Amino acid sequence: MSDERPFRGSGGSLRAQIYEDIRDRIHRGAFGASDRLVDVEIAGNLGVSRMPVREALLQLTHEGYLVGTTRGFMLPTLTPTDVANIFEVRRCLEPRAAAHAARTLDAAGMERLAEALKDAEEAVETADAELLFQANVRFRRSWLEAVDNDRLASAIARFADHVQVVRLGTLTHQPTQAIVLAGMRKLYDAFTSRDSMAAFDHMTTFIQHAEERFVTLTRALETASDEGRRSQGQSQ
Amino acid sequence: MSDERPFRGSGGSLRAQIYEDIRDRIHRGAFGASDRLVDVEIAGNLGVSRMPVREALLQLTHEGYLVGTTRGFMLPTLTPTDVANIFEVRRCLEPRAAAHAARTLDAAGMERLAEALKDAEEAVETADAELLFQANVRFRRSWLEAVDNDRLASAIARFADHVQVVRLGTLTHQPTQAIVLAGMRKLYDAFTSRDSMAAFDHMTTFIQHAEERFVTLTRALETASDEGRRSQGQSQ
DNA sequence: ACGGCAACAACTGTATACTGATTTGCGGAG
DNA sequence: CTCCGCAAATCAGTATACAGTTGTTGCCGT
Repeated sequence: MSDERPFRGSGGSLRAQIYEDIRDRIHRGAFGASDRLVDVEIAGNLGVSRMPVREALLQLTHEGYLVGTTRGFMLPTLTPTDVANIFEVRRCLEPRAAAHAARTLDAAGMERLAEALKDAEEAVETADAELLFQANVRFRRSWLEAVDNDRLASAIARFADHVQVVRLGTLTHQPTQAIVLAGMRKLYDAFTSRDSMAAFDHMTTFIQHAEERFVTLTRALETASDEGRRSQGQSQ
Repeated sequence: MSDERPFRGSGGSLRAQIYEDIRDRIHRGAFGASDRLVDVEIAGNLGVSRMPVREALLQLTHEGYLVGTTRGFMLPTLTPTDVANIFEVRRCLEPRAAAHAARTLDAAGMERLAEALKDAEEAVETADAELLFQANVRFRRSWLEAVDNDRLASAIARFADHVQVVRLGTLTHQPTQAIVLAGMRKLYDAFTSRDSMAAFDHMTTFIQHAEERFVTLTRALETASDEGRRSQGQSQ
């Protein structure tokens, strides 16, 4: 509060620190769909001027994490088409990247994968959606770090993040949890046995399943809320 | 010079106009590898303040068109690894996008493709590398516009742009020109006959050839310049 | 009560000013 | 002649100030 220093981050520039801070908060679901992110407000909270905050928000907007309006920045509302588009790109990229990772993963990376998988197993046992969500993120991050094609890796990270925002919702359903865990296990086996082709194939089905679950659950959610909205006419 | 108006662009914000302006200039090869883009200087030329220019430069940097240094922004020097990485991503994305386009291209799009192809044929006849370059860009832009997956299309455009900067150099070689033209013809046939699978396959080979030509010619260029650099030790 | 209009407020966008870091270039010592 | 170090310029980063635009609120007329 009365912190003299403007920010506690450790990175290089304020812009970079603020960018990561806001992006992480978006990941954690700290913002609702109706929240407006206003640079001057965030700047006040952080004790800095508008400029670094504004630049961070602009970057997030260009990367698709936010949408800019004439009145603040907001979370994008992903239409089913948007989600389908994102998954199409992921289907193109991630299998090949996984094949890379199967060849280049080192012992440390394998260890992190194992930990993430263990957490995922525990999460499914205790039906802890939040933990499974985190484990899933760490699992992907772990093998993605081993991909030696930086551009491929960062593109994947970006597109995965976009749908990750809504992913948490699908992981609360028990059958989905089992499917995700099974997919992670198969991927893990492919990675540890350095089987590029298996990694490619299992990643393909993993993403297919992720999309299927999303579509199914979203459709269910939509029809449910449609009834409640029936009397209000057009949705916003 | 004594223009009252700060800028002649037509887009929304100054930032967006300047962004496009600089990006186009990068495409046209207006900047050399040793040129430094300095915000205050560009701002002076355009009659605006640093801020919109700075934001445009930052965006270009985040998108990989530039690299930021402590002393101005510069063009990235693509290593062979960089180029290989970019082409790997393109190999993943463009065939599928081409398959899309084969189904969604309308008459107007077909017309633009035909024009671009005609220019390319003329360019090869007259050995006009610049014209072939332009035709190639327009050809891709035309079918890319028909891809209904915006994220896929913009990702492709971005990665294609990155290597396009060095592409011009490869198109001066006659055999490469013939290969490119042949690839465009096959793609055009696939598009006009709405054959998604053929579009997919021909795009795959088209990109493979593009990468091959690049690697070959770059290697030739490198060994040539290596001899001249022999006495200087490490390259910069 | 409801619809339109006007004044207001809340933002983004742009401009200007300042600061700190880093490179560059010059000068002196070895 | 070379190498070290210091001074000065340059430029990114950040802060503050101003302008322009749009959504919002409240009032007035119907």
